[in-house]
Amino acid sequence: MKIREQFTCPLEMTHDIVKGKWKTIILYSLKDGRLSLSELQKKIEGITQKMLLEQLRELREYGLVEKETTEGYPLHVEYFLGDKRGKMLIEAIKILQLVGVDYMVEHGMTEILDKKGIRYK
Amino acid sequence: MKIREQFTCPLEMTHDIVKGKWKTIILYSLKDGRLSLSELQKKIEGITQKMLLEQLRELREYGLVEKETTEGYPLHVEYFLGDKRGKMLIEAIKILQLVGVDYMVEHGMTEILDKKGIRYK
DNA sequence: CCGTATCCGATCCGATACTG
DNA sequence: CAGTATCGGATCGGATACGG
Repeated sequence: MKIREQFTCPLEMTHDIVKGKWKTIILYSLKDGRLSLSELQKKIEGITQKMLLEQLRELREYGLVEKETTEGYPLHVEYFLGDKRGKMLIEAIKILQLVGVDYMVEHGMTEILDKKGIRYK
Repeated sequence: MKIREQFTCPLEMTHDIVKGKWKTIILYSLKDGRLSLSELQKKIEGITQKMLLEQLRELREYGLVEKETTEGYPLHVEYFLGDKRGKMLIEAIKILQLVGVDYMVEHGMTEILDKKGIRYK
C-alpha cells in the first residue's frame, strides 16, 4: 500500500487505516503490550503470515505501530503500539469492540463470546 | 451486501460496518441531526448518489441508521442515527476524526482543514 | 523464527443510464 | 426529489512457495 498524500477530509484519512480486514484486530491485540510476530499470529485467529506482515508494515508507515529488533540469535522482534495516534486509536477500537459485542449479544451470537471469554453484561 | 451471520470476533463484525469507504463519513454527517438524501450528498464531498443509497441501505440493515418518509408531495425522506449502536459508533468515529486531524496537522495538510473550518488548536 | 513475491478469485466503487 | 441496475477497472486478501 502506498500512503496517500491527499485527503478530502480527516475521516477519509483514518479510513485508510481501518479499512483493512485485520488492522483494527491487530491494534487491539497490541493494546496490552508488546508481542512478537508469532505471538500475534497465535492470538489472531485465521490471519496468514503474509497478511499480518503486510498490515503491520502499513501500520508502521502510519506510525501506529512500532517495531524493535533485539540483536542476537535467534532474532527476536517485538511489535507495539505507537505512542500518540496508536493510543488514540485504541480508544476508538475499544468502542468498536463494544459495538460488535452488543450486536452479537442481540443476535444470539454469544457462543463465540463465551468461547473467547469476552464479557457481556 | 449480505449481512454476515458468523464472526470469529466482535471486531470482525464491526469491521463489516466501517470497512466501506463512505460509512464512517455518512454516520459522522448524521451526528447532529436528520438529513435528507440530497442534503447528505451536498455535505459529503465526492460521493455519488448510488454509493450514498447503497451505504445507507447497509447501515439501515445493521440498525445504525434509520429512515422516515413523510407522505405528501414532493416526497421527503429523512435519515438519522439509530438509537443505540448508532450513537455508540459516533463516539468511536469522533475519535477517528481526531486521529485523522492529528495526522493531517502533523503532515502539513492543514489547508483542507482550514477550508472545511475544522478546528485544530 | 522473520520476511518477501506471485498468482488469482472476490469485492469494492465510480460512471452512467434509467424509473417513479 | 428518491431510488435501482449494469458494467468494468482497481483493489483486497487468501494460498503458496521461497529466502534470510
